[in-house]
Amino acid sequence: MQGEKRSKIAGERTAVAGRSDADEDSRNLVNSLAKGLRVLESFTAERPELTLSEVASLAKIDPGTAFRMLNTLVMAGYVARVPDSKRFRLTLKVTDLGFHAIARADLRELARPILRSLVGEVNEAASLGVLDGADILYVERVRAGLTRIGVDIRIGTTIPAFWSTIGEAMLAFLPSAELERVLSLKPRPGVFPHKPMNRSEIEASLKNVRECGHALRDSYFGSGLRVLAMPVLDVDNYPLAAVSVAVPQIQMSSKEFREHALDAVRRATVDIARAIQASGSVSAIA
Amino acid sequence: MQGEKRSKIAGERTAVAGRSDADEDSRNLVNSLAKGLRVLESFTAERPELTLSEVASLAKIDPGTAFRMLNTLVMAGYVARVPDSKRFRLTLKVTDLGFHAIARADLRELARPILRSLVGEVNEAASLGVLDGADILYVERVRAGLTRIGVDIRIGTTIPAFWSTIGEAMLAFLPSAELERVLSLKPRPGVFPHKPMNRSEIEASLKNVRECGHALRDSYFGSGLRVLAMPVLDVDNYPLAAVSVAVPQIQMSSKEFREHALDAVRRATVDIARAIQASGSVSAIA
DNA sequence: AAATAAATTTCGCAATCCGAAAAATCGGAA
DNA sequence: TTCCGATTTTTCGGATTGCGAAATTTATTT
Repeated sequence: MQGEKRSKIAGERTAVAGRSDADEDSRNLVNSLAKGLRVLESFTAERPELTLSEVASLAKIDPGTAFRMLNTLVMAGYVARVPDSKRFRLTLKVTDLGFHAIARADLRELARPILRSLVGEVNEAASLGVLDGADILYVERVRAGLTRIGVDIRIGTTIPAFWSTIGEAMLAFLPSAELERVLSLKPRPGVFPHKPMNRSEIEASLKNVRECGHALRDSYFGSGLRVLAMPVLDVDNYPLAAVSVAVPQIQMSSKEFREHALDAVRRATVDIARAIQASGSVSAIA
Repeated sequence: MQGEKRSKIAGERTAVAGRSDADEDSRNLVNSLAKGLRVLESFTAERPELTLSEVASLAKIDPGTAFRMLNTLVMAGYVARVPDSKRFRLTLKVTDLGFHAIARADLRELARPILRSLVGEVNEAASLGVLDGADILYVERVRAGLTRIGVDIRIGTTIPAFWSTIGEAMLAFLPSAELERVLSLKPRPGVFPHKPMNRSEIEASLKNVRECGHALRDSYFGSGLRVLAMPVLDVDNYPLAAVSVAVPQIQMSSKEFREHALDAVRRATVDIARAIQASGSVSAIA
């Protein structure tokens, strides 16, 4: 079909409107590179070693092609033949590529593009916070614009954990022993609008968050913002950090907000979890 | 030999005998995949963002080709365009490949909860490493929290075995023939703080570790950490892996550290050894 | 030993990829 | 602003090279 189009000379490209899009996309791509990447992707943690025919069927390519692809990857050092078997496996050279993706970047840099993807049309701001003693430390924050928002949180600010929506999201997923320890710590001094809640209020609130998987409420700081926060969980469901987004209370109801933001925030937390796992620890504030 | 056969059947492509080797190599390779990999490799820690023309010159390919390669990588999700600029950068998806390359997901999973039990009030971090050639590969690592700790080791990192405390713990329990073989191998390149020790120093150090049953020393990496490591031995006393824990040097002396951590670490190594035996998965990487 | 399955190689066709060069776009400098 | 230079993006023809089917070799099983 592409052959036809080509022979028709360059005039009629958009004759068939429906097709021109797909063709246009594929025009500037390299198919064999895409196939080679599919070969790499067919190796997983569960299936770290594969035979030629397994690769062929997983990557949906002809065995002959798979053979050539694997040979190329072996040449390049990304794949090795397992001795005394017909199987292949990824080498550690592949991990070098990954490190280049994240090297030198601290948690803030890794999180910033992800947070940026959360603010836009509706969301005013997105933040990333971590637990530091009894407080939440704001590690990164991205705002939609410089306009609006009176009271704002700066990077480096600390707020007692259970006055922060981010804090709620994290505390709710802490193992109970850890939670006890954190609640027994004394928050840093500062001027805050509310008096501390009593223990049973905290329990009830955290239970609710744990069940929903997120915390959602109006800001305690009189900024007129509605805030939704979700924890960044590691593979064992331990909270490493939490992400929040905010919209003006007048702009949408809690229900609308949740419907609108929840999936995007969840995706962001997964991305950040991956970034943290991949990069190991990085000092929160450089 | 294959060249002969070929020329009998298929005409004169191999007329010039000298060339047949080169032809033979390239016959089963896919050139555009190799070029695409060079594109990925042109991103490094020092140059995490590149323009099209930089990629083209670094990967030694035509700008037009580089454009198509980058488009393909963007499609596949391994590269992203940096907003508001003409630059490209690797995405975190690249790190996924790396994790698939790290051997035995099950080993990590069974070790993680055990490592987690080692970190807490005093210990900053606990790690599990295996021998990979002449290097130690960090397979899993659990930290106390995201704050604190400057320099840290990522999962997937490799360090020449005798610069790593985990390495000392493993080498000390290797059969002497194996030890010879490992010491004769060349570690992966990298920037490391110390020059290699000479042979007699290594001997003395390993002898000491063998007698104590553990390795204990200050990190060579200037992180201000004190590290204690013990091997995970199978039923034949062959070292399958090693566990380490770390505390800040200022927090306690070596003596206190040993008294505090030794039993817990020993229990952890025994647990991991048992778990490995139970799950049947034994072999490290060749 | 035979049969079956998998891996590797062959081979011809043409689709695809390449490179050069044109076109479009961006970024400064004047 | 307008112009110029550099970079990115698209075009295009041609031949390279990658593709798939089938043949051959190798291994695995019955």
